[in-house]
Amino acid sequence: METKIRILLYEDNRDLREGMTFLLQATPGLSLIGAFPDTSNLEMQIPGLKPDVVLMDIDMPGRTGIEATPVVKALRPETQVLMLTVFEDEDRIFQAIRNGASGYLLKRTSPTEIIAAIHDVHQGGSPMTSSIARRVLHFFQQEQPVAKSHDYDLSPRELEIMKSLVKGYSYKLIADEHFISIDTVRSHIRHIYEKLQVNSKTEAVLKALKEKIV
Amino acid sequence: METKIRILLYEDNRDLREGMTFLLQATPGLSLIGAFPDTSNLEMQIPGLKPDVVLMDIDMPGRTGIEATPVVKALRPETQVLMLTVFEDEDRIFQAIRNGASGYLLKRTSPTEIIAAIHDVHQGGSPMTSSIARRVLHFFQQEQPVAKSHDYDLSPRELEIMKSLVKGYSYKLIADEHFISIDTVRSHIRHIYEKLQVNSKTEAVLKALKEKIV
DNA sequence: TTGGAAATAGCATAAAGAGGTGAAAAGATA
DNA sequence: TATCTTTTCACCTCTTTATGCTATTTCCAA
Repeated sequence: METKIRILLYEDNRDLREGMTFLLQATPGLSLIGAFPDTSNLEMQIPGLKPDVVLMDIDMPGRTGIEATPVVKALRPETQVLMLTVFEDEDRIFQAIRNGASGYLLKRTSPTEIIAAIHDVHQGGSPMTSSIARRVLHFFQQEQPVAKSHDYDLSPRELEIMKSLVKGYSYKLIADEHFISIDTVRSHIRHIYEKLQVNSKTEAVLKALKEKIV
Repeated sequence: METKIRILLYEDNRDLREGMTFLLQATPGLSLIGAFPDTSNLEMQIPGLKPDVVLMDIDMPGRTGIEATPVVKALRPETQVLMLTVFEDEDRIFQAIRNGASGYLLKRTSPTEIIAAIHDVHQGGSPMTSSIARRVLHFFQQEQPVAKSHDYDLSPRELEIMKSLVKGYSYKLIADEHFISIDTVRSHIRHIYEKLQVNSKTEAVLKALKEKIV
């Protein structure tokens, strides 16, 4: 172990903050360089204290942990942000992740695991409470079923026309693009509408995009 | 602990398979009900053996673990599939996840952690080696930058109308939805077209979707 | 207080789109 | 061979959109 991991803690609940402070100070290899109840002085503290890892609560007065996270990453990209919170709704999880959090622990995580997680993020891992990980995976698994629902049996030509519609083309443009008469375009589009069960260009385009039949 | 967790192992490397077999048989609370070097008899084994958790190697002769995973989930959705592999390239990770894997461990994971992970998936978690988790998070963090180009200075009301357009509504429907006259709808849409530099509903909707100004 | 944007509305006209009907040619299939 | 599908085209009608011009009210800022 060369140098200690420099840790900053943001947590508004006093008991929790003090408990964590005690835990972190008692652990060899870690160095708690600050513990604050809110993120109002983030802009001073991050460049000044140069933390390796920030433990971030979500629900704090003033700026929430979710809002503070991108600020931390902007001020000091090499700092790893580890969310430590009670929330496990997908909205907040994904917001935190998108905003640059590198890990997401629920507060019910044991002290031993929290310490392990700190080492973990610091070494480039992304510790996550496994119920959080499950939600993240679910997100990926939900992607596909929407696609490939069915392709509505569009004929090859109809698919071509559909692609042009999705480019935002008018009937006239589509006719020119495919060297066919505008009446033929009308005809194809009519059939497309029947198959997709819609009755306007916009609806057809939206359905095509949503169900990825283009 | 009421009943033991029923485990099936697919792993082509004989040493590894036997090592895992030994480990799993020696662990109370777990019951290894089968260990196979390939997935050729998956269709018999899964319904017959009714595993709670399948430990799945990726690189196997015949059907790979990635190809086998959706088959397992189709045969018995309640079975949890835990990938156990040496690969950490994003392609394979995401393929496995999309195919229904509930966890992803690297083979260098310690026996203790593997045992913990098995209990974890069985209880609805998604254990992941934290370097794998990092890659998954990266995926989300890369999403955004495309968005928020500019919002074209649409007024609040225009944004409302825009949203209705993106729902595929006609002028008449939009008018009804917002309790305004159809001429007002026309007027708003005219302004929207000017600001977005388009001249049809479809183009406006496409631009709104692509640039995420809805 | 004057100017400007925002939201509302109306009228008019031309272009584009939607839907009905019909039909011919080519190719696939039963 | 007969039938079906696909692709092509035409004509007609009605509706919806696109666009030009004007105008009133409200509210905010210079």
